[in-house]
This record gives sequence, C-alpha cells and structure tokens, in this order.
Amino acid sequence: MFESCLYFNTTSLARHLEREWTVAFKPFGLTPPQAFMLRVVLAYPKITGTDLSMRLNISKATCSRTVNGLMALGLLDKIQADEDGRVYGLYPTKAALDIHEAINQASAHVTKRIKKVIGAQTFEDAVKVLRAIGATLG
Amino acid sequence: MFESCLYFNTTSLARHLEREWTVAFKPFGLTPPQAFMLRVVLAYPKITGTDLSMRLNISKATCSRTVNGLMALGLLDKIQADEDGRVYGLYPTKAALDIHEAINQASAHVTKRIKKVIGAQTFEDAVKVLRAIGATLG
DNA sequence: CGTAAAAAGTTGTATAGCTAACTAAATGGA
DNA sequence: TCCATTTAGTTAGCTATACAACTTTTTACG
Repeated sequence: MFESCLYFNTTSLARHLEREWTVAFKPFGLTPPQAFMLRVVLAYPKITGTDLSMRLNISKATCSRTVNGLMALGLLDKIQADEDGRVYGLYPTKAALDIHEAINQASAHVTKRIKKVIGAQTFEDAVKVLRAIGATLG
Repeated sequence: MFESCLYFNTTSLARHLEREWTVAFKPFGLTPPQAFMLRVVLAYPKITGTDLSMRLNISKATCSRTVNGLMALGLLDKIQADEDGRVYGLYPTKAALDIHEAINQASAHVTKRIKKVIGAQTFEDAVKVLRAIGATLG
C-alpha cells in the first residue's frame, strides 16, 4: 500500500539513505547530521545558529544540540559575537579542518556508489524533483 | 550548498512532509508513523511484527516500540499466534476501526493539498522516481 | 532424538527531530 | 528614558530511529 504516497515514499527513502550515509561517515566517528552540519560550518566559518538551522532545514533546538555534540567531539568552537550578545559564531577547529577533505570525499564516494546503483538518470531526476518541491514548500 | 546531494534533499523534504502530516493526524492524537502503522494493520489484520516492519521499512526494534505505543492508545491488540509461539498477530481494536475512514480521509486531504501546492505533475514525478529508487535499493 | 542455527520479538543505549517554554539581549516606539 | 516586543539561543520532554545484545521458540540435520 502507500505506493503513491509522497510522505511514505520520501520518509522511507530517507531511512534507506540515512543507513548508507551512516556507513560512509562512520570512519570519522560522525553521524550524517553531524557531518553535514560540520561541512556547512567549514564552508561558512563564523556562521550563526539561526543561519545554520535554516540552511540545514532543522529547528533551532535540534541545531543547538547537534552543535553541542560537535563541540564535545572537539570539531567546533562557539564564540560570542562582538556586535550582538545573543549571537554566537561557529568555527571549525583544527581537527575539523584536518578532516575537511576526507569528509567531502567520503560523501562524494557514497554519492557515486548510489548513483551507479540507481542509475545516473534516475539520480538526476530525483534531485531535480526533490529540489523543486523543497523550493516550493520551503 | 548540497543542492545536488540526494541524501540532503531527501531528508530535508522528509522533515518538511513530516511537519505537514503531523498536523493532519493531530486531531486523532496520532503521529504520522503511528497513523501509517495503524493503517497497515487495518488493511492487514493479524499481520506480524516482522511483516509490518518490512512493509514500513523500519527496524523490528522500532516496530516493536511503535506497536507498544498504539497498544497504549488502545488502538491495537497483540495476540500470540497459535501456530508459532514466537509470533504475535496484530489486530485493530474497535476504537481503531471507528477512526479508520477518518484517518484515510485526513491523509487524502493533506495529499490533495500538497499536490495543489507543488503541482500535480511534480507530485507524480516525485512519487515515480522515489518509488524507483526505493525498489532498487530495497 | 538432540543440539546447533535461524528466526521473532524485546530491551538497552544512543542520536535526531519536534514543540513549548524559558533566559538573555537587542530593538523600537511613546 | 523605559517598557513592550522581537530575536537568539537553550532546555525540557516527547517520539522515531538504529544497532547490538538478549530471550524464546522453531527448524534443520546428523
């Protein structure tokens, strides 16, 4: 049943992919959400929690906890902004910079593998339609 | 960033849709995973945990816990199978049968609304490609 | 038979996600 | 200036999810 249900098909695929990416990031001791957040901070050092939560499409509460997890792993630093006492800038640590390339490569590798399994055309079609929906809803 | 990442686009959309379906099932006091599990049991009374977990693409552990939740809500009964002492058949209660139609209608309603927002063609394309990938991976 | 392997289900422990409620700081208008 | 509102971020409490380890029961096979 649910063959034509957008919710079911999307969440089901999300669980599948979560398992694949979990394996990919395991060598770094990172979960997929942690790894993706870290990649955003590496790309945008000094980013704020609010901006980070918007880029990742997660709530501020979830963002706050994942940031804590990455700080506990010694991968992020949180420094209060000079301009605004409420705001914290997030910065990658040296340890984070050291694994930057390897993380990106691990993600590229699993992407390549999945693309081979499901076919390049299907992959492109999927990304295209998912982005279109995300843009409309979000 | 991550514009072309299948993992990110899929999980991001999954969170969006989770929020939409959460609203849809809230009047019944059910979360989307609970509601979808209940719908499967309503469609296949006497279903086992293993079969249920496969149909929903969740682990047996998650299945066991969600079943417990629905039993606590008085919507499911679990009866040990005569044929095999390890197996339990899951059955909808009268309360579950009473809300069967309303749940299906609520889901149909939110589907209709989403389809209008994103466009029927995009909706169909999405379901098609998500199913194709799920079939290949699963 | 009898025992080893497989299968069904549960439980422990962890992360991820949400909303709601909260604190603290900045903003804005009278 | 001062107070109400907004904004940034955290915390509390919940469900969902997974893997790993476990119990119980069945199956397979020598």
